[in-house]
Amino acid sequence: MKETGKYKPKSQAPEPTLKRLPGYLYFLEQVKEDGTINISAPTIGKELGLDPTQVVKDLAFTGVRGKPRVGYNTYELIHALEDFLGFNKVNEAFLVGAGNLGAALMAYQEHQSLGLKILAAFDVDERKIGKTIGGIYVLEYNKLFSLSDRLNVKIGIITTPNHVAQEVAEDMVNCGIKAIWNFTSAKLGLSEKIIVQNTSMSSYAAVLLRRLSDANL
Amino acid sequence: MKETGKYKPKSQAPEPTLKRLPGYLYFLEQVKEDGTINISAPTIGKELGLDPTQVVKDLAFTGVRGKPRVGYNTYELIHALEDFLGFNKVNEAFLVGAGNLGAALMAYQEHQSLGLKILAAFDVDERKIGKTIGGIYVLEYNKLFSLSDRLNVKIGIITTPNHVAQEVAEDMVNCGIKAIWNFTSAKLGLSEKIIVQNTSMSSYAAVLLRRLSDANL
DNA sequence: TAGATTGTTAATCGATTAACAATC
DNA sequence: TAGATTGTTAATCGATTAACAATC
Repeated sequence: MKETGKYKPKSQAPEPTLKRLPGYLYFLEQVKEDGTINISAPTIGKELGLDPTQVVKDLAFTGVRGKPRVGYNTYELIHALEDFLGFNKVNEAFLVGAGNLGAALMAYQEHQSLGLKILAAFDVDERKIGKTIGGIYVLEYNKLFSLSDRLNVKIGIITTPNHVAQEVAEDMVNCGIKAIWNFTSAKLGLSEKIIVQNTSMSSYAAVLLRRLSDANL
Repeated sequence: MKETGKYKPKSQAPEPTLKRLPGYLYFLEQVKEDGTINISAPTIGKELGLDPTQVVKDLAFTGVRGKPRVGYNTYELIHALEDFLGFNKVNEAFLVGAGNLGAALMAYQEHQSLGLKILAAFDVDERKIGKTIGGIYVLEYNKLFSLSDRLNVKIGIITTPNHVAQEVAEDMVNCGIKAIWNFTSAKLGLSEKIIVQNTSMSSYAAVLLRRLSDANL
């Protein structure tokens, strides 16, 4: 990570921690169903295959304090996690590229409780424009500019072909987007201020396939 | 990572390296288009925002040797990367859960050059069974067992609701699946021998949303 | 040859794990 | 009280980055 130029706040949760937090949340929601009121870090750790100390450290970022001998209050923890992750508020987003993956994300989102709300999708393909997928309209790409004038959307999702990703990203930034969820393989060159979250399926496939090769000696 | 019980082969590429390798591959394919025959680690690094030493180390895992002052042969490197990652051979897979995300992966794959070939998809939903998505048949879930008797498929993809993921994973293992690509939030409890690659959208959303909160001070 | 780049070994950095005192 | 668990500080581990000799 590079110098961002501003003061470092109290403490930002490291990326590995952030990636684990939704796992805790999902597990705790299950646990709550069973009527469990308190749960300890060792118990959580055993179930999720994590070191108990790590669980304690991770959960500390939410601000919730546990009681020795008792553990954490399930309800309080769930609430704090949702709050910390922003899953309980509406996070509005634009999506560009209504192909297979884009369409899936549009349809998928309601099932997820991420608080991500895709307001509209954009595409240049005439056949897609005007359709609605998962209740979300696919608009002509150029409409991105006029719509972002009226709506103050901070999150952009890119599910286009690789070769147009950079251009789309720049357009998004010009439209006031502050964070980009990039599903393409393209490396985006943007201002340091813009938060870019790369999610490339091929990275995961690479790990899986290679590990499989390794296992066969 | 736990003790796996067998000798450690020469050297297994660490996960961060494996995740970066597809990025190199994609970049090199672009570079090849331009007719560039040789490319140096510093050049690659500059383009991809990586330390040149890291590029050298990463590429060393493919077995390709570069020439001082010249760099690496683009064509050779592309080939070695595809080979190392298994992207150039056919990696057969079964998919369970033909919902939104599952359907997307079925339709998506042909665009990707991961060499992943989903032979068939399975679902318990009557409305999905019999359909074909992206040229792949959705079969009755129980057919998984009979089909895996005939086909020697090693890779399973789980895109079901969270609460059935564990059961499906166990069934897959019983069907001879060696590696599971798990898109659910459920933590799978399986034999150490089974390779599990978790890909949870919510982890990425968590990082993105939290970083956005952090940025707003 | 001169100098950029590879390849490798050493130093740094950050995350995970261990140790332990505080506490309910 | 006794003892399990939290919370924090220290040790370990692994990946990234730096240093540098080898080489084309």
